[in-house]
Amino acid sequence: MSARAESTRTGAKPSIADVLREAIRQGLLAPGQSLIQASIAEAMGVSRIPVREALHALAAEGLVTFSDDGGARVTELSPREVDEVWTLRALLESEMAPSIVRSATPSDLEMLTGLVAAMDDLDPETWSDRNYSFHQELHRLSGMPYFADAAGRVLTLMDSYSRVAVSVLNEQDHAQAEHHRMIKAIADGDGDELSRLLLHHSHRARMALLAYAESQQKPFDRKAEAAEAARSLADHLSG
Amino acid sequence: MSARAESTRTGAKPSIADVLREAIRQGLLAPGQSLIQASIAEAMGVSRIPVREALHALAAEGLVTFSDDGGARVTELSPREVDEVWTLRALLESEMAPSIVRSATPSDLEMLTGLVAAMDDLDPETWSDRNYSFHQELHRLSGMPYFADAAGRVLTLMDSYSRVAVSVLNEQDHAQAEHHRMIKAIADGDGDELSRLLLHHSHRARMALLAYAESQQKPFDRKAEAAEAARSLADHLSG
DNA sequence: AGAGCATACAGTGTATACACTGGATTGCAA
DNA sequence: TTGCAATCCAGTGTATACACTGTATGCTCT
Repeated sequence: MSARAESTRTGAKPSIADVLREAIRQGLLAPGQSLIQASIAEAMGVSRIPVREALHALAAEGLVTFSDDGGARVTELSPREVDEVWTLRALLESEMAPSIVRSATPSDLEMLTGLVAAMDDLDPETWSDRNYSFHQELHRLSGMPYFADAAGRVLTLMDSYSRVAVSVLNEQDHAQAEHHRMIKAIADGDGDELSRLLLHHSHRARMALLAYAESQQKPFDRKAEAAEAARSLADHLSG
Repeated sequence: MSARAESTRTGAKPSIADVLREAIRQGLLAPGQSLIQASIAEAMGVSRIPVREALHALAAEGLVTFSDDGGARVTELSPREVDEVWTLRALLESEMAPSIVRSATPSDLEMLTGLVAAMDDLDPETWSDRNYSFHQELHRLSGMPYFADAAGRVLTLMDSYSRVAVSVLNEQDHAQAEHHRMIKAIADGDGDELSRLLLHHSHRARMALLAYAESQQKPFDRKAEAAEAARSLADHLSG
């Protein structure tokens, strides 16, 4: 609702919040990265005021976090948080499933089929983008704007993390197979099946990602930064 | 998450967004009411800039809607939307239930018991406030911040509507009885029971409110305004 | 050389000022 | 009166300017 309302408000041209949201979602602005108002303002050719407003909006969406000292950073999710967000998304989507099946028209089905077909053999980056769009379309089709908004929010929130599962781990093919099954469930009018699929859609990827995150303990945990700093400090002192 | 982060950011003093959010939640700022930046700024003794930021944040939370002409209004929910939001809240809360039961300490239980006991015979307004706090505490206890945030968001969103169910309809006693049962479920460590209770907690009230909204068609539908204006016009002309 | 202090700087928060827009209002003409 | 147009005004969007805060840098003193 809100994010969408915001984006459509000014008509065609994407708002500053939209640009930032997109950059964060795609991981162009990495989790933890600090967002300097003046820099963003300059980069976008506006003053700091609209940038501030965008940052506040994104903070309300959870994409941006204001540190205690006032500085804004891209929100960083711990593995535990990634897990929770992932679970939340699965829950919301599976709950929307019956409504999606009910309200999908033949032309909707065709559109979805086309979307998924066009994803079959893509590089991970592009595939991730399309995957995002596909799920957004599903949300929209449900006709439940508040569910869709909540789901879209968490979808955006975890997208940059999700890309790890796609790129590093090998989840793309598996997910794609499930997408095809989803299309079939919609075509069959089987809401329960779609619900099941959506509920379990991300389970494998989530588990794999969790394991990966804990082994890497890198882009997820800010404690890792502290640990690294401590190690570097130790090196420096003893060296 | 975000809303809370925002509020705790500056430490003790409540931010402008907090004040507005609270006013909207309590219905002091009624749905549909237009929010003039300059007026709010003057009332709060600040300039328009921080007010703008607050409005944008609230818009991202869904509490405020920017009209096409740029003006901000308190978000108005159609009966259908109220229904959806109510359903969403029930879903989220019931999903959090096992986690709540698992992580509730004896002192938590005591706190909740006290909260509910203190609600037993209150005027509708105060009861509604306490009810809000009670559910917020439940969310917090779950230890699932993103679920809690989503649930808190919808709880805030519908609170002013919920008050209708409490004041006009007679839902207070019924809800209160269920609150007691919830406490018992937590004390018994029965997550499934709490889940069931939370899922059905709002069902009765929701149905009653829906029926009421459709009969009244007043604070929910902006068409009612047009109807009223038309009536008044007719009176004026014939009078 | 190391610790402590002062100064400079980076970055944020906010107020003031100005340009723009869309709607209301008023004045004029038919 | 009615229709129209020019004007006014309320309200928003944004830029510039200034004050405040924490941090880093460098200087001095021991």
